Amino acid sequence: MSSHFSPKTHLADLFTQALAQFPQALDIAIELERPKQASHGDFACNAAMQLAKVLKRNPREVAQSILASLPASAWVEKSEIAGPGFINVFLKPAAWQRVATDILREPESYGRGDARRGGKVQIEFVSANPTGPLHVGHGRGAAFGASLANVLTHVGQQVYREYYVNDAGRQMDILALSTWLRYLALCGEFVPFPGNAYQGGYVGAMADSIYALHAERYKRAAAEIMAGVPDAAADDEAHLDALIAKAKALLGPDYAYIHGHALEEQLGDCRNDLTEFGVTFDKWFSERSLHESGLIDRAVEQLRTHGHLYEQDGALWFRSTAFGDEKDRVVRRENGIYTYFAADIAYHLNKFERGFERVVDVWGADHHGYIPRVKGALAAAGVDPERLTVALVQFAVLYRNGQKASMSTRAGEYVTLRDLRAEVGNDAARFFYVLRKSDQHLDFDLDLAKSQSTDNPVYYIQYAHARICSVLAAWGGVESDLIGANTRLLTHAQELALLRRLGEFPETLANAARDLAPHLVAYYLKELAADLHGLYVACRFLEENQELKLARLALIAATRHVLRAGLGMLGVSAPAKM
RNA sequence: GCCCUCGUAGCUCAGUGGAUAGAGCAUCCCCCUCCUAAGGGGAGGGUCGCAGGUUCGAUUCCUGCCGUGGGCGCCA
Repeated sequence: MSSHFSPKTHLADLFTQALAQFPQALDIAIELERPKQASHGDFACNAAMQLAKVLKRNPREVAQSILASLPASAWVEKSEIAGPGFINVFLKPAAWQRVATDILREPESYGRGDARRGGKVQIEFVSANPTGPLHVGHGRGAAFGASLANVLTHVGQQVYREYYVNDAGRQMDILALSTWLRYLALCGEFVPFPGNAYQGGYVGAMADSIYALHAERYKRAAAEIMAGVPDAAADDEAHLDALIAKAKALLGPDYAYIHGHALEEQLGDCRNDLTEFGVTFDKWFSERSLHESGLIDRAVEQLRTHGHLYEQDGALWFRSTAFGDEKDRVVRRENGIYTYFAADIAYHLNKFERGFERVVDVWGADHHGYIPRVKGALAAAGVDPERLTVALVQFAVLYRNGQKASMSTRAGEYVTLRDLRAEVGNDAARFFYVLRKSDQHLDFDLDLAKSQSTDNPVYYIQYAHARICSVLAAWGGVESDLIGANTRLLTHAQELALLRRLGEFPETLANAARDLAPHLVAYYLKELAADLHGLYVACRFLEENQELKLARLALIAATRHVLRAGLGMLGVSAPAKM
């Protein structure tokens, strides 16, 4: 629970009292919004217009009744009826002026909200196959998920970050095979490398390390491997699967070593990459563990006892159409092996069994068709599907010199997250990734991200922070001495604008948390920085007048806290000097 | 074909069931004897894709159409 004064919460209380005379008001969405125009006051309430509908009365008349019973407040200058029936409230400057010292008194918890719904929430993101380096698409999911998790944490929710490791499927087998084939070449055994195997240089690097460690221990004859394998030209997927089967058969228990080595290498690389990017997880959840622990068997049994499964063509199907899906889905193949979907059902049921009240999955937008079946499975198992929210993240397209720097997934020649971080830096990458709504296609301008100019929003915001640091350093005092500053002296238009902006921070965070929209924080920070720069030009801080000086320093010190908090949530540094 | 997403200023994008729809860039004009000009002020620029519907009020919600991107595996 935050002890900070909130003008909006205060007004909401007043209106709740005034609306007690209308029982109908309970069913109506009463909004207190910040009008676009200053002449419409600090807050506008639409209650009268909403009530007029159900009461079948004139909205301005209803507004009159509400206004008459609105309790008096020391913070309200005046309230008036305007337009079709808005109640516009004008606050006294004191309501905003106190915000600055209020923040300084308890900076860490500013924006915390009342956390009344601070339940346990799990957020699963990235979850890329550990079959190669992360690319720029994964980077967006990482930046989005990490920022969102930070926002949710800041508003008081108990957030648990998780990465689902797809260590059980065919893709991992393909990686293991690819590594082995490269290794065999080092041993002088040449099996034609399939075009649909993993082509990236990192595969060869893993083969090198295995050869360095174990020499020819895993060598098998090429002729033996190729024997009976169908021609790639006829069916390249069948060809690949046959090679995987051969690898497993010929290597026996040694296959697990190759597979495990590849997994460890790639997962480790991925973890390092993300850690450097400021993205960390509480748990890396293994898909294979679901198979081994029997959780999949249990989940499937659960669906079966509820009568949602049937057998057809030798496979086991989930009747997902009963829950709004387009078609039914296979959970266990004809060959007896569970599908990826079966594991995902078990995983999602497990999430809720672990006590998370709410689960957020961050997926690439190309997986949107997958949502109905997962929600369907939850519903079939008796879990309210509303407790799962899937946030879709669209692809990012890089632009350099105004040209698309397109990433081709073919031949492993895609732009990696590491490349991007090396080129523009972590700060710019983190910020640009969340500068768009997540479900919006992102044009990532590499030149702008790199430019150290006013055009670059990252530098613009960081510069505001550095400017404040510079002024406070020149002053040389201790911040805690500013808590007692007389903020009533902050009457300049730029000062009030900045104060109001600081007052918006809790609402911005609440909205960002509600809508799973960290980009709102990025936009807020741009506006906050603009207000700071505006004030910087308009007023001197290191004033002759001691009282005014302290008041202004209190204002910018408070601003510094909010800038730091916001940038911190987005994973962007707040340098003291630039 | 079916499903999802998006369509807002020249460009890149915010925004909202409300009052005169915003920002940055680009274009034009202006501001440093002063705490960082990596800054600030001003001007021009719009049929919120099109057409219906719901509503006191729609750019926002619903339907259709057009356009963008994506998805429609016993892959993961």
